[in-house]
Amino acid sequence: MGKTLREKGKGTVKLRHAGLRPTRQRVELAGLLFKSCDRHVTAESLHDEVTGAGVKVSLATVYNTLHQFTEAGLLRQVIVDAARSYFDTNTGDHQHFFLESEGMLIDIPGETIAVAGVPAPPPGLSIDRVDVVVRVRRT
Amino acid sequence: MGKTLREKGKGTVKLRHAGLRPTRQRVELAGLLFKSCDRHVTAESLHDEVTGAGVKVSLATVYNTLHQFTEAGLLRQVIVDAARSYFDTNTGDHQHFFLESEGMLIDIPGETIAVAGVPAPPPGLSIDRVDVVVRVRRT
DNA sequence: TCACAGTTTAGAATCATTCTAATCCCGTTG
DNA sequence: CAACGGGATTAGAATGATTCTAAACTGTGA
Ligand SMILES: [Mn+2]
Ligand SMILES: [Mn+2]
Ligand SMILES: [Zn+2]
Ligand SMILES: [Zn+2]
Repeated sequence: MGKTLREKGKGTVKLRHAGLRPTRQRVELAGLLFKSCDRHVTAESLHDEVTGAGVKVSLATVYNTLHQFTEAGLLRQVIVDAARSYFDTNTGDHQHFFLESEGMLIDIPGETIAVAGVPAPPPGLSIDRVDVVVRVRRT
Repeated sequence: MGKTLREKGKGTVKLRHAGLRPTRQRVELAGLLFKSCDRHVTAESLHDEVTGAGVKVSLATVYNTLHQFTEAGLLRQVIVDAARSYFDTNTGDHQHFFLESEGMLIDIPGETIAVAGVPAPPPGLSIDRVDVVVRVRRT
């Protein structure tokens, strides 16, 4: 049957757990982002999607939300294109194929690629993360 | 003992060989870029540098030139920061450390890092290049 | 020296992203 | 349940890197 009165949905719980007030906008965006696994969105694509679903959310809020989710560890930012930022619902260790002509990102599971021989960083610096981007083109 | 009349300098030769007319601006910029090896510049940093050297070159020309040099294979573009584009005088196979807080790129020679296990791209796509960015932070 | 295609450039335009400051609303209190 | 307070949303302006436009300039071959 339907939701009981006390049910708030997984999205709400997830947001609360992340220390974010579950507003109508955040719940809607989280619903779209985390319904299916492993999504890669831009602010604009997510705004188009939520708007297309008949929900009114400003682009500024989409930007705010993407950054807050990232800060909270729910998303991670992927830098592959000089023109726009991508946000990834897969926060685990993994890499990407990137098809620049279509702005498409495809996950490569973390265990798949092995990076060996990374030298020690210069004194005073420590490694934050190692990103691998496999740039592909239409054949 | 100075240059003879027929001497035009290496920069000019390099530009001609790349099919680019050796204008005053291009010769100046090429001089700064290729005097020492392995430089990483942004349009703004290069503009500041050429301006600081007392040479008048517009920012638009710096952008034009960086793209033309890249097109000609004299530079390669490096995408590591959502905020700005870097251009690299090292066009060979190599990877980078990137210190985001200071916008600093450091080369890692191509033979140093080995990337294994890159899966075959999805049908219809072929690999263009594999970029590795080792993101570092101040300790 | 001439002519012209390629170049340069000032300034406007673009575009993603951020900022402002006014309004709104979630969660708590009484 | 109504009031309250601070976080959240948002329209619109602002920012900043980059690109574009159109007019002036210049390298080069004849
Ligand atoms: Mn759109
Ligand atoms: Mn500057
Ligand atoms: Zn991913
Ligand atoms: Zn480099």
